[in-house]
Amino acid sequence: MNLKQLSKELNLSISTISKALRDSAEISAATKKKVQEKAKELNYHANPFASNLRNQKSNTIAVIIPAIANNFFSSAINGAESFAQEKDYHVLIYQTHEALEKEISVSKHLQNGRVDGIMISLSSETADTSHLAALKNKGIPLVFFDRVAENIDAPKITVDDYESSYIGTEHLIKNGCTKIAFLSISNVLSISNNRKKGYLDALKAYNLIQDERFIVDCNYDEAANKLKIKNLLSSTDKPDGLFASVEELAIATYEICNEINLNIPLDLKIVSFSNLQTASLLNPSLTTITQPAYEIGREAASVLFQLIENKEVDATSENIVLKSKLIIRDSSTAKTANNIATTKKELAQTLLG
Amino acid sequence: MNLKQLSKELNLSISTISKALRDSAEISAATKKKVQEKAKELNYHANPFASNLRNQKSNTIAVIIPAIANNFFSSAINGAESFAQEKDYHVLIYQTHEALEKEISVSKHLQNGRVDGIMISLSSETADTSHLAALKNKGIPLVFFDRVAENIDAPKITVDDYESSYIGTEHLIKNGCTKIAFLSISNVLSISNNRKKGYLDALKAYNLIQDERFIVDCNYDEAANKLKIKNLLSSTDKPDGLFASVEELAIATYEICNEINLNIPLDLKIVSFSNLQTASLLNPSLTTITQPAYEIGREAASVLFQLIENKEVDATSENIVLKSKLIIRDSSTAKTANNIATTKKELAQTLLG
DNA sequence: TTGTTAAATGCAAAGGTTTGCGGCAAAAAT
DNA sequence: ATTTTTGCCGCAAACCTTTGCATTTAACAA
Repeated sequence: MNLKQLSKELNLSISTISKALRDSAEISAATKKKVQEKAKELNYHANPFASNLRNQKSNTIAVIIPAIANNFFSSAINGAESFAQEKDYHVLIYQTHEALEKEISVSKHLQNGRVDGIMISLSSETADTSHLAALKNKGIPLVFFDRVAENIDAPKITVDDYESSYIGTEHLIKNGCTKIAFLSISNVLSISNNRKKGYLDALKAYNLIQDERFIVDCNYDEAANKLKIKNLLSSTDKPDGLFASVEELAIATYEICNEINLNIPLDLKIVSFSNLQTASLLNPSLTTITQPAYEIGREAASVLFQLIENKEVDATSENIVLKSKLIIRDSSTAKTANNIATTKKELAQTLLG
Repeated sequence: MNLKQLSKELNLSISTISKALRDSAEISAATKKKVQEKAKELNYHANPFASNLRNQKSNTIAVIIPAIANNFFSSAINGAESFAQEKDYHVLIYQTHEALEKEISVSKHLQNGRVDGIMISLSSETADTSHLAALKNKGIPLVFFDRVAENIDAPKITVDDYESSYIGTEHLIKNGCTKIAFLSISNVLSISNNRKKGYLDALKAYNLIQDERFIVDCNYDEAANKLKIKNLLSSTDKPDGLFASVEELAIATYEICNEINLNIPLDLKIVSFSNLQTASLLNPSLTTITQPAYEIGREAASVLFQLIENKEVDATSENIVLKSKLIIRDSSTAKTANNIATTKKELAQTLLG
């Protein structure tokens, strides 16, 4: 069913039909009604590719992320998709699986106008961003979120990584940690470096020595990460606090502590960036720095639409920094041994009835 | 940069260029090389809409799911997207947020050929599936996964819901439960009913009476669900076992047990369908029926591509039933009070040093 | 009635790609 | 030397929609 067939049905020209359907002022109310009714009756829907071709517009955005099976990113997509659906836009998803190569390949695929705009969160390998600069140079609206390319002039939606890392580290220090490890995801990502800087500055502010051994550069290889963490936690001079810059690393740490019988928080206190819904149900409950993932996605989409519609964005939207929240739970709390023992005894008593 | 401009650059006709780029046998090796090099040099990429229009093919599939911020669905998308990327396909994502209305609206949006095929997992409200039958009648390849429409003749990728529910319930019974509650997500979804049937049949097999009060119909309204669960668990004749048909309901139950001081597994044993990465780290660790979510997504995509490419699918792919796994953890294990108390005491002792 | 204006509709080009077929020249066959 | 074949390339239509502009029709004024 296309315009030509409709035009035959109605004995009107194709252009009249098209204009009627698009509610043009050139068409009389009567024929508009007639046309629209017939279109509905025959279940006519404009061919999107013909429209896109003619209008040079796709009503589609792309979201490029490292991985979708991740609470932060899936929530961000949720936000973006919800916003897009309200605007009658379509959302294409691409995963890079933390590989620069994939990111480049996807970028190339999107150079041809398939989408009206792109939201991206960088892979942890992405140091060189020329493939993204190329997109921007082609005039394709581009918005970064969470993991941003600092050297590209495009709107960036982030959270207060430095501040919250500082506060998270400070929290560990105030709870008695003196040897705090930092698990990093990437040494090229600005976000990772900001988090590291917050951590380092907190150490400095409290006159704690920073041990290079305590900074562990992790990556996408889960097994390798676990090995590194295990080595650290098994060493003689091991840390008494740990700051995980992403949730996956905190989970790995929990598993390792179970394995090698370290008690959290007694032997090791943990704070982690995380969007786990179950953080409070973990054993022990996990102290998290939680990012407003849904809002980040929504905001990024919103700014992207501004860019698409106006071809520019007001200064206040250029760099939006949302606040993340430190949610203090048991994994970082300075209970004394006595406290805990008492609690446990009480519990045991309760259980014995 | 388009074919016309390229043709000017090379002094060749548009059609020659096009054929050269598509490696047609009509074109000599020499000109092919010349054209392809120039195309790369000038960074030419075919306009996808023009190609789609001409070819009546979009190289795009749609994935329609209830919610993306959910471990099962995000893993399934991961599988589908990974497969699609290998095949050079694009993936559009649509969320229904468990609302039939949204599902219908999305279906309508996809009637016009925007995608070559659709993978869908039904919203929990979807009893009437005529909007999906309409898609199928339009000849759009359609594959169901997980939450399927039984009355539509299309490939379905599912897991052994009935069997695993039976086994999960049996496991609770064998661990001493006699009053087992069932938390359902929907009373229209076949998947939910299969799970319920497995539960009921297990009860019957072990001669347990089934109390209607113990079957709780939940939906997308988290607060309402929690209230229902809380009421059940606070009642005088409350259950001693609970089978959650989705992860969210198990989490809600954990939270409620914390609130009203019920001990899991002592007061209440829990088994849940779930794809939580952190199930083993919960307090207590959660016994789960875990579905191969990634594989389901990948398999669904794979069958969808068969359908797209061949317009039909071999009989063995029509209904693929994957196996889920019961992973027994502490939330359902029949520790005696003494056991637990001893353990706790020992722990207390350890902690006291 | 004729001329003027406004309202309604249709014509045709453009957007970029793909492909069947016709054309043309060079090579091969007669 | 003529015909046939083969190899390369270009023409033009088709995919379907949108829109500026021309055309037609109706209405109204003169």
